[in-house]
Amino acid sequence: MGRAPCCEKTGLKRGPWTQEEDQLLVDYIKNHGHGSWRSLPKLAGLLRCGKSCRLRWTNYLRPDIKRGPFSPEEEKLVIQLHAILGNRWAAIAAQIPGRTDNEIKNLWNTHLRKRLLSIGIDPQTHEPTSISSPLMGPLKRLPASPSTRHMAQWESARLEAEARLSLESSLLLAQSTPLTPNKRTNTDYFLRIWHSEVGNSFRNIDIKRKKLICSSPASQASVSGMTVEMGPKPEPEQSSSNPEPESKPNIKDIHLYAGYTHSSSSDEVEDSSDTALQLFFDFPGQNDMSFLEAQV
DNA sequence: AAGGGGAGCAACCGCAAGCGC
DNA sequence: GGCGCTTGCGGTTGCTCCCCT
Repeated sequence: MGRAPCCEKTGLKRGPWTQEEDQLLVDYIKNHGHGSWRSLPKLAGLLRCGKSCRLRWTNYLRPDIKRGPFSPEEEKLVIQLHAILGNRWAAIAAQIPGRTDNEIKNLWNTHLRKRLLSIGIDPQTHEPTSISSPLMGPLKRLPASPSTRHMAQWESARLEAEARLSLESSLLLAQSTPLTPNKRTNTDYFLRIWHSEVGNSFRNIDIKRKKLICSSPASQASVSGMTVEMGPKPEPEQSSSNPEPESKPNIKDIHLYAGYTHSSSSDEVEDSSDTALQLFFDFPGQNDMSFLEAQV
């Protein structure tokens, strides 16, 4: 048995919406709100599936939608967010006011993906296509712009941490071995940063993943099996006298965790977790995709 | 001028999570 | 806990327009 259709298919109109249908939908939602999408078409006098109505409203008729071409800044933002969030269009759209997930998905598939490919960047990994790269590896070698490196490193570190947590939590469950706080690993350290307001800026929409990490026993306990050289830092152990669950992360620590140090001090970003977003969006002022081309 | 092909975009489809019963 | 309904999401399709030959 297949799935039951979301609505009665027979007698329902499909295809492009007419102005009259749009007007009916807008008028109804303005007066009553959308309520249950399933019952909306009947109440609004539309011969459409509720799903179709919802899609039409969210992607086209909603008053807060900004229509028209994407600005270069928006395109950059989409690329940056895609590097962090992947193909999670709704999450990306949530960071770009007035743009819908469908719009961003179309932009990506029709413009940005091709543009990245044309300059030799894998649109999925956001790394140069010519270089095969385990986590972090190529980032140390490439003369990328600092901000691009931040993004890639941040995401790579997060993915690595999650992968490790997945493995380690299962090991922990198997061994039930207590761990001492001073055996904190960089995975653990990264996760604390990730759980701080810095990471929060990027994952506030990522509820599911957040739950996975935060609820994992391994995210609370330290894990062993990985020795790290974190440079002069990390000494961020929670002292019992400190009521704050997590101290503010030092941006430099993120760099250190990510496994590289800047050759030029001018690259270094000043400590400010408030400007975490800026960290990711501090692209140089060049037009178009030159900031990416610099990676290749 | 006509038609073939590609690009862009709106809409559809199917899956999965959330939620209430 | 199981089940069914609703909603949200991402992938895909198909239509329309435009450009090139």
